Amino acid sequence: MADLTAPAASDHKPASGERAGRTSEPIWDIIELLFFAYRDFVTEPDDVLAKFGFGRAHHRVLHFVNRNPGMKVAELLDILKITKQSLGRVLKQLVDQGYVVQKEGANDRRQRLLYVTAKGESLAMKLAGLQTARVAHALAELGPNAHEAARRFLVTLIDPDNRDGVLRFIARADRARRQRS
Amino acid sequence: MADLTAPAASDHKPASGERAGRTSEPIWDIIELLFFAYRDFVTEPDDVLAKFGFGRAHHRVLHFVNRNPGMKVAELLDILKITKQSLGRVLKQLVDQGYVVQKEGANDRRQRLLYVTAKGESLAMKLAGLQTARVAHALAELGPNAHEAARRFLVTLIDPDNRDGVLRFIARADRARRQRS
DNA sequence: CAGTTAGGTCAGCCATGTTGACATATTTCG
DNA sequence: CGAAATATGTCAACATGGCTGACCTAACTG
Repeated sequence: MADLTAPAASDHKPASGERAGRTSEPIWDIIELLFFAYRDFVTEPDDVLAKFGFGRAHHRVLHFVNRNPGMKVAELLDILKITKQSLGRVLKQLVDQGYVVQKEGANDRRQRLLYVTAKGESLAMKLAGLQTARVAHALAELGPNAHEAARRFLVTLIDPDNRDGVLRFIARADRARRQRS
Repeated sequence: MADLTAPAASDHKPASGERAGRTSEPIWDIIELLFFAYRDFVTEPDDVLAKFGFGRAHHRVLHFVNRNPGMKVAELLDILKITKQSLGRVLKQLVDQGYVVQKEGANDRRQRLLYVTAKGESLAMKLAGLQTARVAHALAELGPNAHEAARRFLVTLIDPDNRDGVLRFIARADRARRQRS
């Protein structure tokens, strides 16, 4: 690790005076570390999911429904940024196999609000546990403000357009979960 | 942002006394922000690649070959963690269309060392520029030590087994690039 | 009542991952 | 030297999870 941090930190040409990042040297390390980190971040869940006959797409649906019980299909589509046909395929499997249920909306009966079953929650929490263990291990290795630093970094990486929506989603899910527990 | 950071920071139960992260509350925010950040991190490149008739798989190959000219096919497979059949498909297209060339190894004539052409470097740098602009913008919004903090966070997310190899790769590529420029 | 909205579905296509088997050239080693 | 290991390529078949386009029902809204 020491091998890398020293040269890369000293190596970095100051960004000042470079317009729009157009001519500047690429920030290779972060670009590549994002690839490697994300790659390793999803492999453990993938392995577990494979035993259930599920894939990464199922994981995403299950995760967000578990986090936001009663969410609308349209909200989920907006988060995942996929078509309803793609969602429909995996959602149908999750429903058929008893991981997710859909309930008619109370106000708007066109809506099919999404909820995880006990079985679904169990799997969602198992997968979240794997990823949490990895993140917790990383944050523990770093300083006490690492969580805050990581969050801020990741947030600013998100498209400014989506940013507020993402933060609202997370805040809302946190609130709801706090009330239930 | 303030809406999120305050509750999430105060909300976090201390990890002490929880064995193996098994029973602890998942670290929802980082898990989800990684998803959203990565999702947005790849969309711009994806859009550019689509105009060339390429996909994300081509991007990865082009990126790593550009970063490490003369790398062996086996090294690339190890980085991407895909099968040689999967690699072969996209690599063939990149070679056929003049973005990558393969040269016989000087020492070991079985090797087909990989190099980008001028055309390939141009596209690779264009894509790296997009991602760099995003990262640079994020780091500029945060403090001066944000780059270091982000790097350390991402590194510790990587599997400990791969970690050294990844860091060696990045350091080697940095050295090589420094010599060329 | 007409139009919009929420959601579902069928059919087909594409990109990119997989396994398994096999081929060829080259290097390495007993 | 010759056998085995290595680096790479390739064929065939399959799975996952994106996509487009077309079309449907039920329910809400003005």
